[in-house]
Amino acid sequence: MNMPSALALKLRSFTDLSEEEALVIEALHKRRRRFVVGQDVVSQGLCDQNAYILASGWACCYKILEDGQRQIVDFKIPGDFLGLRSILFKVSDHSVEPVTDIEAIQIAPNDIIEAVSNTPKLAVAILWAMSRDEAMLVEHLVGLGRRDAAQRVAHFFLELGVRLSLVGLASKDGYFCGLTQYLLADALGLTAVHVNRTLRQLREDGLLTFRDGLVSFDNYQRLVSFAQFDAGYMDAKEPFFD
Amino acid sequence: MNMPSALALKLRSFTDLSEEEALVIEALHKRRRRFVVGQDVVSQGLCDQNAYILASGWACCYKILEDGQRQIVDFKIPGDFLGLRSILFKVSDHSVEPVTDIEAIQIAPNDIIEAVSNTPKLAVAILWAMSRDEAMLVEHLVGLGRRDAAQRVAHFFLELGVRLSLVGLASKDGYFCGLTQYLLADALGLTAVHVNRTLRQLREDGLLTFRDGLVSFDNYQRLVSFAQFDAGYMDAKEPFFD
DNA sequence: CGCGGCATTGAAATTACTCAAGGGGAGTGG
DNA sequence: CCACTCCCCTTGAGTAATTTCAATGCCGCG
Repeated sequence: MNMPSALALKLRSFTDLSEEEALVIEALHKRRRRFVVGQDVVSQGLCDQNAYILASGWACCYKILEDGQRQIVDFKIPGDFLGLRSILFKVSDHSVEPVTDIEAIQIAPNDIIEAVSNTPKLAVAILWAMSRDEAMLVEHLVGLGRRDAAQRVAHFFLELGVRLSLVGLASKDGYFCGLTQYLLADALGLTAVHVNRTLRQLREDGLLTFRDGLVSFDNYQRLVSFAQFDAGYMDAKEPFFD
Repeated sequence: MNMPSALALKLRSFTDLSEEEALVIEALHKRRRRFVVGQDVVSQGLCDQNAYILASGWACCYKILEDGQRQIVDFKIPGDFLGLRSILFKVSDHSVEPVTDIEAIQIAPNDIIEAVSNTPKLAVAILWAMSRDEAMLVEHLVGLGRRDAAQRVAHFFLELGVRLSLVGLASKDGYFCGLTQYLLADALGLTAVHVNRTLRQLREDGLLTFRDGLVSFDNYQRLVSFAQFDAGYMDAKEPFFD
């Protein structure tokens, strides 16, 4: 089939890909595996030299503390890499777990090194994708350190909207999002109870509604300004909406 | 001179470097620049295609929010890269600023790509260094999300100790650290006042003393357990102390 | 029908912040 | 050498944000 993969879609927001480069990407898409909810894709503390490209469904990447607390580091959507950071480590520093049932493309370290060394432009594009992942990580860190609960929640949904729109899964009005308030809490460094109260506040303020798995932006401009959302760190070629 | 650079020292904690590979690293050390406190090395929002290797002194990498708040993302010590993430971005997503007067080695994107493509083992070592930077970022994020002030401060000083020990700047008893409580606050997502109270608490509990720019571990084991510090994510070949 | 997971709400407790004041040391200019 | 300022550290008291504990409702599923 000719449909471009989510990864190709995402990379196109950075650079144009030639026919040939697009083919190299699709050639990576060989070993397709399925994981169901509850089945770890990558496990913290285990030696696991495989990375993946998420093809469909959502996953989350997290760390568990000794006392059992969990911090979700990032949610992964189609086109994102899973476990890429740990391929050089003796032991993986984090876990990846499906949030919905997922399909993921397993990539052996050699595959990616080969693809990269034969296709310089693709190498740069993949480095860019890794840099962008890190930039989002940094922005997440900034949010945890310096934004209050409401700004954090607002910022989270705005960023997710941009990411989804790059792979065709969101529009300017909103998008589907199957995350529970417990998952949001673990990602945003809050309790589920407080996430709930915060969502109510945002809804009552006419900024954002998240209900029945559907995110709708009630006033996009005001939300952006409230959350101090500056999408510069996502480094897209063009504005996402408007 | 024959003294290995801090970068070489750090990479050796991951892999052995041959004479030749070490030479390639030292060959990078050409354009040495000095920056004084207050003089930005990299500026958020500006186009700046240069990255650096920090040769001496300390720096910090931070983001400023629209409302003026600052979050320090990481402190940089000798051997660390500065601004590496933004070289592919149209616009830098963060700033880097010296904490003390520093010396930094400017590296043009091409230098590093060339070094990497001629020396595969070095390429892997540098990728490892980038992965480790990201792992530390993630651990920092986890701390902001899930650790309270005291654990955060304790964890911070433990990690810094490990990093410094890899470049020969710390021992198991402690190390020199010229950071102010205001800088700590901006890094740890706290206020300076609260950092102060927290330091007092740690001191009174016999865990850690930070005074006159000197960090001393009063009871390393208990501190590690208190902070839930598991150095696995730093992926060193051997234990750091003991 | 009963159970489990998720969402919602209230009240009390805790953590961290804000505001305010004072102290010490290093540098500077008179 | 002293006075002054600036920056940083320290402490107290009141306030705000978030968590904890507890209880209830809803819904899908076996």
